[in-house]
Amino acid sequence: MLCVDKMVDPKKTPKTTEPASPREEAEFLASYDAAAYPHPSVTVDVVLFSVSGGELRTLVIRRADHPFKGAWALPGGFCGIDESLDAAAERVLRQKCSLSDLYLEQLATFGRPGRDPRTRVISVAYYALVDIARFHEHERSAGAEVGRVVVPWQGEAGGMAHVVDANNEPLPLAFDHEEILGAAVKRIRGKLNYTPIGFQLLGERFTLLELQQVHETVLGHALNKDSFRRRMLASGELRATGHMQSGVDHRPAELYRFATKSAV
Amino acid sequence: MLCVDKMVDPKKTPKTTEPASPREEAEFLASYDAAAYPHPSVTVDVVLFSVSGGELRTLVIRRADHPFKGAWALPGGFCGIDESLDAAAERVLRQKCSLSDLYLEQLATFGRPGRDPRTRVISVAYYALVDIARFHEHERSAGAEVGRVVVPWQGEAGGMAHVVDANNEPLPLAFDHEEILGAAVKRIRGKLNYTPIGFQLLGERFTLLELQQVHETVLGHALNKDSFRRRMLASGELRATGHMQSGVDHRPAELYRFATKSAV
DNA sequence: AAAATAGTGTCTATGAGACACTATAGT
DNA sequence: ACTATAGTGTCTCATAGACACTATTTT
Repeated sequence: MLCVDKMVDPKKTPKTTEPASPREEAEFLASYDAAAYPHPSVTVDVVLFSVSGGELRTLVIRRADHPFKGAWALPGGFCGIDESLDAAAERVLRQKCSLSDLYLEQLATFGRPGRDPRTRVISVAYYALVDIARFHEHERSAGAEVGRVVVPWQGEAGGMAHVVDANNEPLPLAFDHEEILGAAVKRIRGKLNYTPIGFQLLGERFTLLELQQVHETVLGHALNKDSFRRRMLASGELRATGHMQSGVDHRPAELYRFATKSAV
Repeated sequence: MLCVDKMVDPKKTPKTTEPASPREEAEFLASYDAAAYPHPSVTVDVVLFSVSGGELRTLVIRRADHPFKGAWALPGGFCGIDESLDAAAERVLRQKCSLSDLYLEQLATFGRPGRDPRTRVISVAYYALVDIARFHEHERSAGAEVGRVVVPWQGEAGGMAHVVDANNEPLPLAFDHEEILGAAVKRIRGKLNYTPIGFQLLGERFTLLELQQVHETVLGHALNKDSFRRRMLASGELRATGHMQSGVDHRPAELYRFATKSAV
């Protein structure tokens, strides 16, 4: 951002810098005092989505400490002072979920004062997509659990989303993480309609029906089979592999792959 | 230069939702050390859009100091330690643009290390829309100029956007503000296709042609008159006022208003 | 043969673009 | 009367939904 010496802080009286004589840049930089104002903490939180069994799933981690001890939280961590936001999100996925090279995109930033009762924490939220095979491939950090996402609203209306375990018992989320989760669901529902992010939730090869079921799970409603097939094939994002499904007790479908995944 | 954030411990003992023994919680809070890591600065920057004369316009402020002295910057400022991000963006609009009650929405957060040469600064970018009448209504902060936005890409391809003055002379932007501006243009182009944000750029009453011209300016290409009219009337977002244009040298058009602007 | 899903062809409804035509203000 | 834009009606084309029908595998 901008001119530090011009800023108006609502809380503190800014230390006045002497603007009298024009300085050289080096002198200005040396005089710059970043400690003049209290800075918030900046964290990244990642909503890691996958789809399996016709359900949207996400990973949450049980909090071992206060605040919200015993509640569940999105994987997250502080952004290092020399670390980019994207790099911090990738590091969180690596350290807490043992996953890398995922589809990862910034979602929004949540900074309501009081969202963390300890101190001012501004969280830059990301969402990531992973196919279910890789989702179960690695060990997680301690206390991690894959829950089912419950979305109490239709379409892209927006609102909070909740997480339940395999027995449909609620996994209450800490901080404003149910709000972040809801925003992430809203985002991927919107993106699904005009970008090919559905492929990220499937393995290298998949049938059109599997792709349709992923879309239906994310969107929360059924889709027309015929038009879905036509729309996908017309999108140019799919390549037929020439291979067929096997081991199914019905006519096997052709396997497709995402056009850019191996179009190097 | 490193940020030496001397922010000390959390203010008060929070009452969390989790029942816990006082002793346990006190121990935790004592061990929590917010000063253990250097914190970045957090700012908000606002892309203020308006449309006039068939051009997309934005407000930039000339930098009086290093770094990027003499370059132009988006209006911005630090987020106060007890101030929400939205409130900080509203304050920036009030202080630097003398405007309030605008359509304002968070865009994205930009945090590449080195984007500010002084210290680590993470900027939460917003965009705001204002009709051209209000845009010219008030005094600005010193050095503010309304420039024309030049978008060197089509549709929602994305990329940087530039600003030029009335003589088409470039107004080079400081920091990564051309990237932020480009992201803001991409966002409003996308939103225009499925939400009625175009109304925010017009006054209380407007003709369908004026609305179409706003859309064409934002999108950067011409629209079909017939289908635009049908689409807008079918959207349910418009209400006919019963009043007509006057003082034009052709058949006057009916004036419409945004359905929710006074439907309270 | 039966069951189950894959995949194709075709009809219809809807919405956008194109274009023609009429209407109404100012000059 | 002339001009410029407002506003309506209609034709065409592209796309989505619906539905019928055939194809191919396992049991």
